[in-house]
Amino acid sequence: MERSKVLMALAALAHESRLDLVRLLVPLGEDGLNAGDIARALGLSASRLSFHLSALEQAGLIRSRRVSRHVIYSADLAGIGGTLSYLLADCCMDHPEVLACCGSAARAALHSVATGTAGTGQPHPDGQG
Amino acid sequence: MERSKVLMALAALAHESRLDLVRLLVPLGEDGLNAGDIARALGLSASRLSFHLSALEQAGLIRSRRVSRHVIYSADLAGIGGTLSYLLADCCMDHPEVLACCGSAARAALHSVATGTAGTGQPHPDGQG
DNA sequence: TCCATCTTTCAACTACTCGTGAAACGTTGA
DNA sequence: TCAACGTTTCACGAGTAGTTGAAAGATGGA
Repeated sequence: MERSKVLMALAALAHESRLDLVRLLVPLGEDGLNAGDIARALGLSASRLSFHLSALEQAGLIRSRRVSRHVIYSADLAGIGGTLSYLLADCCMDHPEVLACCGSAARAALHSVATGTAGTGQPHPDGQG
Repeated sequence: MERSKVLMALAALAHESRLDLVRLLVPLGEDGLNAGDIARALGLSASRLSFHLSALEQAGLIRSRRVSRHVIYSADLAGIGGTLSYLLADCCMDHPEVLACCGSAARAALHSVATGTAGTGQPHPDGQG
């Protein structure tokens, strides 16, 4: 992933409402949520939400599609994962002490890799079992 | 890790010079580097560097210690790891598709956990155990 | 076509961040 | 004490992000 893209993603994530937004959308997967429902869920005005959604979409962290009069937003899991991967691998050179802090996440990752559950769209089966 | 701390860390990382700084310091571990050498390495003015270092230290991503007339800066691996862990676990709920993007990093993490190579310096104080 | 609904864009303002250069501070050695 | 060095702080100006409310654009149903 490009460095400039990562910087955009970090800047986009460095805002309370936008972090909430990602947190809201990730578990919903491809289904996503329309702008109006997101605004209600997060207590944001329509214009402010649109501003934040635009920032996240430009940063490659979410995607949008039009369905009837609604615009559905969903998390771009590859974009989010790519950003984190850059930080872990390219920036921290997979430093063991940094990775150790992500231990449970790492275990879940390996599980998903091993069982091929990644990309099925379903939430993590046993998380940090 | 606190949410506000994560937001500070993300804002701190969302700047080219500061991302370079972390990238420079992580491989050096506890040894770190003094401010003057960092300034030369990154081509920054002393005042600019001091500003950026302060932002990173406030965000809990680096640490400083005075040695004679030098100030040595080193990466706070637990702080960096904690930030990434928050994003992976609390924000993305360990979503398998996100974790899959960090596959190699995850493998390395598991390896370090399994072999106990993590904590080359000292065990991370506030990481998740 | 008209109206209601959903979403985005715009203008204006405030507040913050960034970068520069000068000055101040703390430490070391003579 | 003094001078030299390493680092931080300050004041200033420029640029950018964030918020708000109103208006505009897009869509669907009557």
